[in-house]
Parts: sequence; C-alpha cells; structure tokens
Amino acid sequence: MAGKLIYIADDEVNILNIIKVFLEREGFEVETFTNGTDLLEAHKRRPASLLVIDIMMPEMDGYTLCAAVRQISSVPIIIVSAKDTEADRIAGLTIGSDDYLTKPFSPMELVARVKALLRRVEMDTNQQRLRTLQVADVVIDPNTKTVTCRGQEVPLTGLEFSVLHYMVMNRYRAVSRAELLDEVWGFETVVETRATDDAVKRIRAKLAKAGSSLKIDTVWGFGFRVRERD
Amino acid sequence: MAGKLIYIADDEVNILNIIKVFLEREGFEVETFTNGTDLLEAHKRRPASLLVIDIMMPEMDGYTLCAAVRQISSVPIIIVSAKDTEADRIAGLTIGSDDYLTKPFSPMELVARVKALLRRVEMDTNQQRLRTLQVADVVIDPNTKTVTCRGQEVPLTGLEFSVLHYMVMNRYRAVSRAELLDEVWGFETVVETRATDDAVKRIRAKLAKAGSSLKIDTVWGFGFRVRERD
DNA sequence: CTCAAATGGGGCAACATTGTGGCAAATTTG
DNA sequence: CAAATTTGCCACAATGTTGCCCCATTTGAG
Repeated sequence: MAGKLIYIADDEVNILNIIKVFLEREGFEVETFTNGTDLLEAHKRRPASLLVIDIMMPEMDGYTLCAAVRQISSVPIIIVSAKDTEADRIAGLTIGSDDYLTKPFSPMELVARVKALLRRVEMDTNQQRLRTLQVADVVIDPNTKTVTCRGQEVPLTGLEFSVLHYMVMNRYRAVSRAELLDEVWGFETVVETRATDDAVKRIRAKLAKAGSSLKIDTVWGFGFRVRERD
Repeated sequence: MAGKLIYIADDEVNILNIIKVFLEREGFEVETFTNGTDLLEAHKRRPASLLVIDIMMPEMDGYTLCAAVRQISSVPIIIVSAKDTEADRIAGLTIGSDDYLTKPFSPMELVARVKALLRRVEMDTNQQRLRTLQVADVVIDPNTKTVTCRGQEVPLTGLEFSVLHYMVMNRYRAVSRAELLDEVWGFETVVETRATDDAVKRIRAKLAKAGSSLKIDTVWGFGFRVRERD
C-alpha cells in the first residue's frame, strides 16, 4: 500500500495540510495543489495513483477538473466538498469520481476510503487467484486444477481432483462418505456410497505412483482423512 | 451497464424492495436476500457483479459476511448501515467493503455509487485488456490485434485472436468452455459449447504451423488452459 | 474366537468427452 | 455480385472417466 503517489487539490491550505499529514503517516507520497490546473499538469507529467479533489476552487472547479482528468486517465478520484446536497453527490459520482466525501470529514475516514479505493484497483488489476494448498510434498492448485508432487504433475481426473481438494481443505478432520457425496458429487446425483471408495482408490494409486508421501487414511465405518505426517 | 447482476442483503423487506426497484429501473438484474447466508450461497453458485450488504442482520452480520465473501471473491461490495459513527464506517471500509452508506440514504445516491463502482471495475479491467502480452515464444498485441511467434506473424482470425487473447490473459488458471462462451462470444449468442473446441482446434493448428512452443491444454470435462512451461 | 460388516484391489463396460475432417451457411472482401 | 474467408455444426473415431461387480482381506463387536 505504501509508496503510492497521491495528489490533493484544495484552496484551503490548512485542510490540504491536514490531509497530507494523515496520508503521509500511512506511508503515501503526497503532493498538494491549491488549484486544479496545477494538479492536472502534474498528473500529466507524473501520473499519481489517486487524486483527492475539492469541488470549490478558483480557476478550475472540481467538476471540470474531474472531467478533464477522466479524458486522459482512469486514475481513482475522491471528491471532497462542502456542498452537501444529494444532487451534488450524485453529480460528483456521475461526472467520473469514485467517491464523494462531505466536508467537514474525518481525516481517518478519508484515509480508509483512499485505502479501500486503492485496494479495489489492486484487486481488479491483479489476477485473482484462488489459494493453493500444500500438504506433505503435494501442491494443489485450484486455479489450474493441477496437483504436483515435488514439481511433477500428478495426472488426476476432474472428479479425483475435486475429492482430493475437498479432503485437503478439511485435512484437520475426517470427512464422511456421505459428506463427500454431498459436497463433491452434489445432492442430485444418485450413486452408491462405494463410489467414494473408488475415487479414493484411484487417488491413492496415482499419489503412490508419483512417489508422494501424502497418504489418505480410512476412518473405519465413516470415511477418510488425509495424513500429513507419517 | 445493464445486464449486471446485483445481490442485496437486508432484513428490512421494504428497504430491500425500494433498492431493488431503483436498481432495476437502471437495467440491473437484482436478487434480494433477507440474510447473509443465503446471499453467500447464491454468490458461490452464481457470482454477482456487485453486492449491497446491510450490517445489522440476523444469523450472519454484515461484517462477517463481507469478510467471508472476500475470502473467495473480489466482487465490489457496498455496505449500508444505520450505524453512523466514524468508527463503524472505517471498520466497514477496512474489513473489505468498497463503500459505506449510512441509513437513511437516498436511493438515487446508492444507484450513483453502484454505477461509479462498476465503472471503476470496468476501467481497471479495460486497462488490462490493452496491455501486450508475452507467453512462451508468442507476443499478443491487443492494439493491432496481431499475434507474432519469434517475430513472424501468426495469421489468426478475429475470433481466434479473441479466444487466444482471453486465455493468455488468464494463463494462470483454467478457463471453462462456458466462460469462454460468455466472455468472448457474449451472453446473447446462442452457440453450441463445441464451438469453443472448434476455435481452439484452429488456434492449435495455426500455432503448430508457426512452430510455436505455446500449447493449449484441455482440462478434461471443463475447458482449456495455456501452458507456459513444456 | 467367530462372524457379519466394511474395505481394498482388479477388471470391465457403459457412458461421456474430445479430436478430426468435412461441409455449408454466414460473413467479409474485392 | 462473385470469390474468399470464417465459423458453427455434424458424424464418427479415439480416448478418458467412473460406477459397479466380484472376491479376498481386514476390522470390530459380541
């Protein structure tokens, strides 16, 4: 989160300074401007990660600035304003800003909203990955739907993958056959309980063939549980 | 903007209905829930484009729900709440929500914020779509819509380019046939699932002819995945 | 210890999915 | 408008998957 550059434009210098201090305390690099034109120029020269813009400013007002920035950049924008009518807020959000805070506002809340907005951009930009699981010498990657044992891929079928994934997700407890049937096969499918044994049988065989140390224990009369340690 | 799916969770049915009406008037598809558990289940089954969540709900409160959703999804979240202290708002934003509205709120403003948030996601993903990608010995340039293998152009058709581009953008994961159909062909087009196989078949042939090392693996019973390593 | 129930292993056949070549309708191009 | 290209679909072959069966072996209760 730190290291990001934030530009602020407001004609009230003391507000400018308060915001600056709070944001810098969070590790952001902050530059302040007392009018919109300067901020726009600065953003063209060196694009910021986020803009905080006041509505009422001399020369170029916040709406105009916001629209001008949107012409050239998709940078996140937070508008702060003393104008507190519903129409103002809707106008601000519609013109292209991502958030609209009413003065007087809590600096802490502004910081929270800045962080939330940057986090949003981060989430959208970074490819969203599901968490890969590791147990014993085996890595289970739900994204690629692959299982690797010491770097070597273990060729599991879709069903086998789902079963192993479910059991490893719940490796701290034993999983019953009925639960596996419900969660992996689904409520609708009508299969014998022994189908789970078949799947486990095949997973065991493939893990063994791959030389993995990961074992699946049978819980007699109940179901299965993966074993991490020998 | 239309056609997006939005889930709302609130235990006050009349609020639920007001929001629903306003959002539907804007062309959104809306589903409502009176508790968090149901919303979470629905989102697992069919992910929405945005969630509106009330804080105070029976069973699972909004904070818990928000955190639970964040475990599995980066979907935009707007919290609405009667709790109006600075601490509440900061907590909500910090826990993972993108916006925090205080009850009673203007439905129009909620709509504006929903639109602003979806626009943000749109802008972020669009920016991603224009970056040239490189994988194995292949370069994909979305701006010129060309694919080159070791400097030599691979003559792909428009559809083939779109499919390959989408798969390479998501090369860290397997992509299902249904997803390809949705994202590349579009929700409207009615084609057989096998149409994806055809496109992949042709891309494979052209890549092979160009002598590329880039391979497209099929994930049995699911879809496809580009392979970087051999 | 004895026995019934549960589990493991091998094999198989039904079933489902995917690759391939060809074709024709739709679309684009000249 | 004609030619070329694109693209969805089809039939069929090839291949992969998976539930079930049979039977030997193991397990736990009485």
